[in-house]
Amino acid sequence: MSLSEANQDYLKAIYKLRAHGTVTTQALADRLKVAPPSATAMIKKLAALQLVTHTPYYGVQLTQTGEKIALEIIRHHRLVETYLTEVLGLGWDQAHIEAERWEHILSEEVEARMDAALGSPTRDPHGAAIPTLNGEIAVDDWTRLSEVSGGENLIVRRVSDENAELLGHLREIGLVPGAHVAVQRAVGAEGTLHLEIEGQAHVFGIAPARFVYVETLDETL
Amino acid sequence: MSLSEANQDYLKAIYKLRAHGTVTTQALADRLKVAPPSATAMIKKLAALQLVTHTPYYGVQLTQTGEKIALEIIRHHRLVETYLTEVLGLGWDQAHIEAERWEHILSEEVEARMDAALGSPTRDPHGAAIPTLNGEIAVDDWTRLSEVSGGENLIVRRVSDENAELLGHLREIGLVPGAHVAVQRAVGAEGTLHLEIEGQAHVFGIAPARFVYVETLDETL
DNA sequence: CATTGAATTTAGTTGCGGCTAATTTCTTTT
DNA sequence: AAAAGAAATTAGCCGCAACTAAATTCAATG
Ligand SMILES: [Mn+2]
Ligand SMILES: [Mn+2]
Ligand SMILES: [Mn+2]
Ligand SMILES: [Mn+2]
Repeated sequence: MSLSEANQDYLKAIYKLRAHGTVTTQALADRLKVAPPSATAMIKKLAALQLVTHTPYYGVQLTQTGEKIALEIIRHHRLVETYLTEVLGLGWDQAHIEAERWEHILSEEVEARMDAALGSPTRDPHGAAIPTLNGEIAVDDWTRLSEVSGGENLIVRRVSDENAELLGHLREIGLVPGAHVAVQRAVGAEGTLHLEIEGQAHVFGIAPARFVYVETLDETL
Repeated sequence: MSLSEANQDYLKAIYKLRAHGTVTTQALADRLKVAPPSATAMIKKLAALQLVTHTPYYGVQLTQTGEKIALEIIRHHRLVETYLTEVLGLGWDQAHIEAERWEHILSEEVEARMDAALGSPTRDPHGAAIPTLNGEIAVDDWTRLSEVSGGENLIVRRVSDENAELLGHLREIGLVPGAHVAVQRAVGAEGTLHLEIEGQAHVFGIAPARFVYVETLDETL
């Protein structure tokens, strides 16, 4: 009993939306760019397969089995992303688009070979944790760059890969995992952050800063 | 207008069957393991897309466009096969099975990167020609090992990848592209060939020998 | 507590790529 | 030249995953 590509994409989407509480039909439909009735129909199929539990009119939740499968697909995605950037030299955004397809057809054998070739990485190129073969995944408690107040010394840990365009831009200006960032000041009224990225001054908007996760080194600049 | 995986597999199958003359519905159905009416239905769709010409009750032929697409898929397949064996170390049979899926999702970008990483190979691991980006492919005029009479000195050029099990066995006994083979004698009645593969004596059946293509070095052993 | 509006589900349709059963067409045999 | 047989096509169906339009349910508001 192997799952269709659609099945897998739904499970992955539910997993990613799960942080905001129970996953609503609408949130799922929005994320997958399908009409709400399509999401309802798929939810019922997944519930029949015992991969999710569905409380009609309230929302959907992954079962243990469902979560395990979601994590397996995410592992595939992130390993492929890492492989495509590290070994074949693709750009982050390109690698993400490719991985969206490859994640569904990667065999366990090739997964293992890629993992070995990369030295069993624990993070993908943009800092997201790669689940283990057993379906374990690191939980990060990093801060969003949009939440800092000014004066901090930070290190970038992860940038969200939801937006391909943003991803490309972040890489260009060096806002990548490992980069050191000093926050000069946050101008709330203007919605801007005055940053120093690896010594380079930059003015950055609050909106995209929501997608950059940082760790605070110290607050005494 | 991009073609579905099924569309692509049909075009590839028609291309591979084309050598035996016009491609019949049955041959196509057999190869793709579908029922004849399924093949008829798909043939009509491909004809509507001008990728094949269909003469009802007689058979189907690729158009220029159709052949070009078939060759592109075959290029993908053989590049991936080569990449998986050379770079990731998969076995031939495993690589072939994987390539059957990868061929449909390989982007031009990744295709180019793999091609470069491999040094633009012209042959896949089992000796089949890799079509160029422009859709050109080398025409081989090699002999089947089943056609030799005895006494020849041969060099293996290609082994067919139609049968995964056979492919694995051939590799084991060293009947691979580049191997030197001396034919001691062919016993027609028994359907056996007495070979020396790189110095090692082997008795080989005529049936599998049909899938091994050789070049004759000389006939004066 | 009745009303209203948004979210969700149900009902019914579509395209794709399979299938079986029935029919048609071509070829071979008598 | 008719009949038989094999191959191909047509007719009608199914599961999947999408869609729109209509009905239902829940929550918020007056
Ligand atoms: Mn990603
Ligand atoms: Mn995907
Ligand atoms: Mn092959
Ligand atoms: Mn294929």
